[in-house]
Amino acid sequence: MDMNKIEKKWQDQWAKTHLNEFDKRSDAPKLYVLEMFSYPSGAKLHIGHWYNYGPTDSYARFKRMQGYNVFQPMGFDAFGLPAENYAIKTGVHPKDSTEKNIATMEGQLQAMGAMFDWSAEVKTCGEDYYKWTQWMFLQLYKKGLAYRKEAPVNWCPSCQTVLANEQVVENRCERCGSEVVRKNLTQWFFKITEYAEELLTGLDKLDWPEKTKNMQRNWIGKSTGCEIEFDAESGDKIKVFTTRCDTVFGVTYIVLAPEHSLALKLTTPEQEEAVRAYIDYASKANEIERLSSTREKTGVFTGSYAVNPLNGKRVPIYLADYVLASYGTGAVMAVPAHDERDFAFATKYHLPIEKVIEKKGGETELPFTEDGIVSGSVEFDGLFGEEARDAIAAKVSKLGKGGKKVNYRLRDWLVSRQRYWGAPIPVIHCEKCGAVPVPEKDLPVRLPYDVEFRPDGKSPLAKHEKFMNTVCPVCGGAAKRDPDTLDTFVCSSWYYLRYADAHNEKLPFDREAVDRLLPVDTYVGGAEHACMHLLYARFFTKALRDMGYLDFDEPFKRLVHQGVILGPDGNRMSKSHGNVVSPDEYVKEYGADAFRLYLMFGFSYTEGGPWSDDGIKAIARFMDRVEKIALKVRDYKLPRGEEPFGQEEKALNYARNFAISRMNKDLEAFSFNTAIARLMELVNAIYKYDGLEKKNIALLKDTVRDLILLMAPCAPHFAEELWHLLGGKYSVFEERYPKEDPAALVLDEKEYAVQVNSKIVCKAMIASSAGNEEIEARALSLPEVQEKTAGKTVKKCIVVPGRLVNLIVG
RNA sequence: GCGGAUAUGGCGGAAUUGGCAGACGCGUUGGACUUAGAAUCCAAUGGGCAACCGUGCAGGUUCAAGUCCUGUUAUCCGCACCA
Repeated sequence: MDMNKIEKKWQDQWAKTHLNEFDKRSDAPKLYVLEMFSYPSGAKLHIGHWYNYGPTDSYARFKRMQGYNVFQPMGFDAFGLPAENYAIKTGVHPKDSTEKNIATMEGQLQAMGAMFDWSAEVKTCGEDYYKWTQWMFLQLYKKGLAYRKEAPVNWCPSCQTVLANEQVVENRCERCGSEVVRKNLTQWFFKITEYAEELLTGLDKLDWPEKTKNMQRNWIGKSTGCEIEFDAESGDKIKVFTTRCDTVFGVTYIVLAPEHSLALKLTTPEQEEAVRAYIDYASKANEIERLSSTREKTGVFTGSYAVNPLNGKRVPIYLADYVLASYGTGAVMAVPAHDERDFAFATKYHLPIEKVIEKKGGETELPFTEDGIVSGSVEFDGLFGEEARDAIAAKVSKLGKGGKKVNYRLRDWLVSRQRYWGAPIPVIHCEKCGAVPVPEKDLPVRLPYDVEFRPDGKSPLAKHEKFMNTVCPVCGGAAKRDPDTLDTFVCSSWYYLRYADAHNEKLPFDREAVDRLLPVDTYVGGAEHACMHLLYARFFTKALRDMGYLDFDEPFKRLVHQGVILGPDGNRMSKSHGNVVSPDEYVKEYGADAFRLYLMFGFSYTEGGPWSDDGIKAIARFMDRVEKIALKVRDYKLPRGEEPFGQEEKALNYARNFAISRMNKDLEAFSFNTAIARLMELVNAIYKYDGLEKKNIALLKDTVRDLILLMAPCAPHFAEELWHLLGGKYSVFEERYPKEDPAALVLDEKEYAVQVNSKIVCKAMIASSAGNEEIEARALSLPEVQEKTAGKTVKKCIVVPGRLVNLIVG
């Protein structure tokens, strides 16, 4: 077969007959199968795309043949930094390069033969899309879920620009090499923390990989503890958060993060110089370096003291950057005896260490950080762990100095980007009225084309006079637009909703259309999105639900991560490694179907692994064998009379039904490699049967027919062609996927492994109907068994029906 | 440091969840067809001459362990001073 020609032929035919589109009139149960959309950075599809989309398409086609009304859309996550960096390097405008890349990729995605519903295509950089991304921002703003605050960012003083974390290499600017500093800038945030608890508990009912759910759990990082207020002698109140309030009598000092709002206020004149120097020092360390636990602890004394509300003790107040401003209250009570970090700090700065917890039944070695028996804490002495924490928290609350409190590690989502190639933030800044949202009727806020995006210190849009200057929608006075754009993760947080109603000009999506298709039944994509995209999308869904636009809680019911195909050398494919394998040459030589089959067969889908093309020829041979036998059997004439149905026919029928049964299970489970293996076994069985002198032609024809149907989801063009050649009605995908006949899977007799004292002695065919005693008797009668059991008595006999019999003798 | 995953022939990978380890395929070897090769087809293929030994390593539970338990090593991934 000339696969390239055949593929084109059927692709055209499928498009012409709208075979790939979701059937809006059908009343078959819907099934929304979604692959994470592509980012059009390179011009071509790489192996990763094929690996993500090919096998998943086979799953979608399989479900379609099972009778589901399948919706499988595709689109492009088209905004983003790479296109902008490419523009800075080459001068090609991001819009131009992106559109060109999209056009190429569309062609390639079509050539793959996946049944993408192109009528629902979405491109996030299109005005008709980002208009609604901006609309989303406005709804979140209205709901109080979008707000502005000052936050630290990575700032390169030489380029005069904010850098993304990925652009900071060893605390230096990736581009110019200058040292990056932390700087506070006013930025827009989404209040994802408002949903922390639901994002956490919602995970339990999702059919997602456990690993991914755990990553999200850790990311959200719920921790239950106690907030306690310490009074500073200046009159200020310092709130600290602790999970170990049972150690509160062991507090020997207080630590504030260097960015804490009280840091300078609490500093005494004698300490001022040292404190300012320290704050400056801490601001230079970037976040990643700060968080390194191997880093030696540093800090400075403020000169002030605070009072422990439980024992009235006066303790010094320090600043240290091992305390994070962004977590809890940005201040901690230090208990060096029972916390490793405090212990290290106290040791270095010669601060007192007071033991207030004793190890149960053993020597207490400091720092002792496990639960233990409280001591030196007056009325709480003798209490243990949780019991002690409950009692002390109750006391704290009685004193009016705090109480139990839950904290999350999750932080609000910073969505402002000082970049060009993204959706402009729909906000106008007015001197009189402040930050004013753009009225919905004025959307979209268009991203201008003629912008100087080369970095020279300001947000690219800030230099565009025409864009920036506008009027305040409230007072009508002169005002400026927000010069920032939205993080591209905002665009991808709702695209799966837009697919359902991709061309709606009045709304982001029609409620009815979304109710019809959502949630996504099966979502397939890389594991690298575990804590970003997948969390943000869940947040959007919940927020939209609470605003009344949706009525489900979770966007993705089932989630599957494909593995990663590495370079032949075992490293991640990258230009710098020089190990990039392009799918194109293989597709050209063997065809899309062969390439897809090989990707399915050669790897465990969720594991991936190093690329090797060792087996691709075998796939071509396999397809060849299928074609040959199919055409050969097609030309057999059906005899008039009755056809034989003996042992050989039973065996073939068993192989056929076994393959059917396993294909159904394996495809459902994304176990593509074993599914293809089952097809190969069936082909082998057909060949074997065909080699017989006398054969049942009708059975053989039926079996070949089933083989083509079974294969159709995995090799769609190839199967469609064979189906056509065998006189089948267009399209093979309108046929039902075969279902096994359970009767054909019941064998008259089964092969048993016969063991004596748990060692295999021989094998024996035993009737399926035999009872345990019969099986035991049969086993004992075997000569190999008699040899081993001669002169011994059988103490026990274990029978595993249909598999094994084990005689214990002694 | 914490958390998770993985470890099976020369290779990619299977194993009805505790029941014949190595399905399927690659590779290799032998054979057939061919002037020859390619392609194709047939056969063999975990190791060992054998008794036997074999699922990273050391123990354990069990009639029976790749699978369960304890410990350990290596690799990969995620988080990383979260009080």
